[in-house]
Amino acid sequence: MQADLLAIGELSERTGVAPSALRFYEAEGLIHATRTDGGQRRYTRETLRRVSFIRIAQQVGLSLDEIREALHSLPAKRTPNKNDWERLSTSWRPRIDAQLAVLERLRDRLDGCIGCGCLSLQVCKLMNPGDEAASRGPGPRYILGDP
Amino acid sequence: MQADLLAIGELSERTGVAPSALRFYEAEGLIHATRTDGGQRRYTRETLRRVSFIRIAQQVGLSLDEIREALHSLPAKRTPNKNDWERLSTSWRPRIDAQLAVLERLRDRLDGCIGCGCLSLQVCKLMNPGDEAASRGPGPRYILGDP
DNA sequence: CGGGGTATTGAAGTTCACTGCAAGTCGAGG
DNA sequence: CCTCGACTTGCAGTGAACTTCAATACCCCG
Repeated sequence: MQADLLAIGELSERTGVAPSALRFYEAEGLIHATRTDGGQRRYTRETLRRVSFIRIAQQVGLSLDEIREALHSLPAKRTPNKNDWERLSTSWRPRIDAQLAVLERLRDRLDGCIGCGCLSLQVCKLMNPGDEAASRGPGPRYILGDP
Repeated sequence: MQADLLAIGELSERTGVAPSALRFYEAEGLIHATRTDGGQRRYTRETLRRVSFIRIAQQVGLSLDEIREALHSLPAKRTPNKNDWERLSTSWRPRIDAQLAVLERLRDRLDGCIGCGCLSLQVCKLMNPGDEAASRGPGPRYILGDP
């Protein structure tokens, strides 16, 4: 195994993604491979970046559908460059910020709630929305993201 | 529909959880219902709190298995009080903090990465661990939580 | 007491992101 | 050339958390 093409096992080891997952990604149109005469997959080095991108995007909370769409927006006929990747990852920023905001609110509300004991009190606005906040709609909405 | 017992539709509306999910929770041992003579479920008001607890715990990232275990640790023969619920929700705190830490690291690393353009460079430690950080193991591990 | 909105059941289906398997083929080092 | 580990395929299965379905039964209001 030399030069610039990777077999599936090699790509798997270097990305930490199982071969079965790589085949699955290909079937889903997320990555692409050329074939040897014998029919084995060979990946370009660029695929390392694509696969890492996929894993990180998953961390950010994107579904494979969304990731496929994002990858689809990359230029098809040249190797994606710095700006191409930057555009995609920049678009994650609001998403990460939003996730952080939700978690912080959850943490803060929970702290307050623990302090006041309202997790157990019937009047608690956090836990008992049906009694106190039913007009805003159902669910424990104070904690689940309502301002 | 009066007094202190809720039909499944009412519990559903007040918690924002579908009746099918409530039946599922019961089958999974997360909540409990008494029955009318005709066989319909009737829930006590306390169930509102249990269901809200379940939804919030899910937000925190617990599986239903873990939630069942937590609920199981509540006193069986009296209505859970402030301390009971407080104990459970306090145990979430480290979990939330850990999630926040992961997200913050992801955001900061991504910012740095966008600045230096490494999302597209072969030498990038974030995206190209196989070339630069293979000794630490596979995967885009700098971003995925390794210190 | 009648009507219709609400509830019952169990089993099967759904989505997501893979994983596992069997039976056979490839390809690089010796 | 031989060998043996790596690779191929399609399809079925996994697990989490529900949802859907169909046929039937209930129960509150007027």
